[in-house]
This record gives sequence, structure tokens and C-alpha cells, in this order.
Amino acid sequence: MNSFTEENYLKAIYKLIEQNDEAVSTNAIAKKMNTKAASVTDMLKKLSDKKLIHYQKYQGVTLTAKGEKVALSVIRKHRLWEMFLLEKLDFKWDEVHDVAEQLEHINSDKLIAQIDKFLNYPKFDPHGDPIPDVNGKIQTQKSKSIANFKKNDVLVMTGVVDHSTAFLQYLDKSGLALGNEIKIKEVIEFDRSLQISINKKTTIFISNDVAKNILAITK
Amino acid sequence: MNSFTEENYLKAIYKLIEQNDEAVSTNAIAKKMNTKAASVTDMLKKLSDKKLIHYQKYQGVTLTAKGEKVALSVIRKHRLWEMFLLEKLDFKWDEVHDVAEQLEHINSDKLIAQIDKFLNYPKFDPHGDPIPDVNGKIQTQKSKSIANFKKNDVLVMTGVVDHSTAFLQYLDKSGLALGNEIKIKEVIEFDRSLQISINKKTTIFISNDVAKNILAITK
DNA sequence: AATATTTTTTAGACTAGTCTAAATTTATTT
DNA sequence: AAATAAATTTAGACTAGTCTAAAAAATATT
Repeated sequence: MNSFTEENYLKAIYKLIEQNDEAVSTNAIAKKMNTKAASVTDMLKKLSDKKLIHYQKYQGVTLTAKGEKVALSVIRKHRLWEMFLLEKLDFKWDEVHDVAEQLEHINSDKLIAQIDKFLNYPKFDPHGDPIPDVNGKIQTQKSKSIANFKKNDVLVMTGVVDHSTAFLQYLDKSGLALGNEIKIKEVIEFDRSLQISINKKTTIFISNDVAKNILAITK
Repeated sequence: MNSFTEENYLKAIYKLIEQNDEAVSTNAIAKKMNTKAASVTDMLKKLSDKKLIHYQKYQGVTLTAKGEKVALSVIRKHRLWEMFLLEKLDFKWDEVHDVAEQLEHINSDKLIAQIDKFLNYPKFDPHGDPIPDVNGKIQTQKSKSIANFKKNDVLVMTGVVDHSTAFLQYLDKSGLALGNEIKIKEVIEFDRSLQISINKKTTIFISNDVAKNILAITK
């Protein structure tokens, strides 16, 4: 078994690799983990001994298959617990992270399998981040503009193309935010404008111009 | 904040005090915690410094109000998590303990309040053990023979008076086990025999002699 | 009341994880 | 290609929790 600390290091390394797709430096890990480079070096030796990372002095690290599996398992647990807190226990987004950071280290295959089932096997969290399956497999799916989807598609908003204040204010006013569930209720043929529902509640109309600037993935 | 280990020591001390209602010895704690007396002594010093226990060398320990509060909070979390696993995630009794041992240390007031709410504020776990409330208050209730209850009472079976093999086999055959929910469906005036349902499923008849030998508390 | 036994504590050592400060290696600049 | 700067590692120390072995205190036995 791996300690909480080891799991946290592996998760941090995974996320850093994900960002730039190259070996990550001791300093980068230290920054992410809010610790000192010397402490990181110590841990890297240990993880290397356990065959969880590829590590050569001064050369940065990558994950071994074994290490990646552990990282993905932690990420899976984190995201499932976040979903659970949000959907079943009425947590707000800003309350979720700290608790999930603790829960992600609970060690019980059955527990996480049942939580997964309880949530009806979600593939993405409300951020649009994919939830790895039991085997660590990730549903990779590129965010697309919601103008590309069709009637009755259920999506999760993951980003925007236009980052102008004007546009963001418009989104805010319309009640659209990252992580929202968007369902395409109607596609108007004439001008490709959309009728969409947000989080199963409010329904709004948006022009094709706006739609093109909102990124989402299917839920 | 207290470490997992400190919480576990406090919980162990609480339970030992509960059993005999007197100061508990270093050895008793060592046995309960599966550790050595020397380790216990070290921890007792620490807990004493933190004003969580009353400790004088060679004299055994009791909990301070502060220490008892921590212990009760851990027990509350443990029992609520057990209920949650059993009732919401289809765990079996023997699968519950190890996971609850981990979950009881998760630190989030909101989380445990929501779990409590989700379970509809249970006062006893399926063992019949009381679940302390947020303030550490325990619903004390003595187990009584089910011959003492009346029609429509909903109970939790907590024990037996007669421990003979014959009786236990009879219980087993009847589907009666510790922790079962028993509802008094009917009390026959004539011979004080009972019609009871077990876990909302099977309904059986038992004689007053049998009823006198089954202990339970109201749910 | 003296001796033996049991219980508890102390002393010193070990592991996991962290730190500071110094040394070493790599990268950058001139 | 030297010199300087930045990144990384090593050395040694610290805390939390644990252990074994030995010492001290309390309890039981004769």
C-alpha cells in the first residue's frame, strides 16, 4: 500500500505531466505540493525504489505504468467523491475540494464501486474533467462548441472561445458558468440559434454566434 | 487538530471506560490498540499535554471533557458511516467496519451533518449502539426484552438472555439476528405471544417465552 | 515485611516525512 | 569556453509514532 503522501505526490506528478507532456522537474513538484525541493528529492527516491516513477538525478520524472495507475485511481476517487458531495449531499462547488482531498485516500474498492454505481457511472465531473474508470481508462473527448451539437444532447460546459469581458458578462447574466449542464432543447434551422436549458432549470435562447463561443462535452 | 492516531487512542480509551467505568490501564489500551505498552505511555503523555486525558504515572487514565468530546465525535462519525454503507451502498455487516475505521477520521462538519440528514437522523445504529448527536449527547436507553413492548413499536434487536445453543439455533432458523429491525405487529392477549416482522420482510410468531429472551431497544 | 511478579515507564533506536544550509550539477550568459 | 546563475541533491537535524530492552513502581505472595 502507498501512504497518503505518496498518493499525493503521484497525483501531482500526473497532473504536471498532463499539462506539458514532458518529464516534470523537482521544483515544479515542490511548488505544486507546497513543499521544499529537498523534500521532493527524498520522496522521488522513495517512489523510484517502489517502481512508481522513472527517475534519474537532475533529469526530472515520469510515471511508470504502475505509478500512473495509482495516480488515476486517486483522481478517479477524487472526482467521484466530488460528484457525490455535489449531487447527493448538496455541497456547493467551493466546499467540495477540501473534503474530496481527504476522501480520495480512503482505501476500499467496494466503496468506490458503489459510489460510482450510486451516481450512475458518470464519465465526467461537473468541471467536464473525465473520471477514469476502474482500470484507469479515461474517456478522452475534446470540447467542442455547442453549435456542433444536436437536439436533445446533454452537455457539460467546459470553456469559452471568446474571453472578452463583454462575453463573460453576458454569460454571467444568462446564468451560464463552467460546469453547468446544458441541454439542447431546440435547434432553430433558420438562423442556427439554440434553445437550451441550464442545469435542468432555466431555459434560454442563444444565437449561433454565442453558441460558437461556448465549449462543452457530452455528459 | 488531532491526528488519526490520537483520535484512535481517545476512542479506545472511551470504550474501555464505558465497559468498566473506571480509569483504564496502559496495558488495557495497548491490548485494544494492538500496540506495546511503551508506545501507549508515549501517547498518554502527549494526550495529557493536550489536555485530552487526565493522566498520572502508574494511575491509569480518564478522559477530560475535551477528550470525551473528541472521542464521541469519532464514534458518531463511525456509526453514521456504518449506517450509510449499510443502508445506501448495500454493504454487508462484515464489510462495513474497516471502511468506517477510515471514514471516521474525515474532517468536515458539513459532510457528517449531511450524511446524518441523508440517513434521516438515526439515533441508533443497526447494532443498537447509540449514535451521539452533534454535541456528543447520547440517547441512553437500556435494552429490554421484547415482551415489554407494545403493538407497532419498531425495535432493534440487541441481544439475548438465554445463550443456550438450542435457543440460538431457534433464532437462526427463525431469521432473527443481532441488529435486525423488529416490528411488533400484534400482541395476542391470551398468551402474550407476538406476531413480529423482521427487517420489514418476513413475519413470524413467537411465544412469550421466546419474547422474554430477546433483547431490543426502540429504534 | 520481605520477596517475587506484574505493570508501567524510561532510554535509546528506528521509519516516514519534513526542513535548512551547503554542495553539486545543469543551464545560461557573456 | 569560462563564469555566473539556477536547479537539484546531499547532509544533518527535527517531529510523530513505533519498538525493544532495561529500570522503576505497584501489586501479590509467602
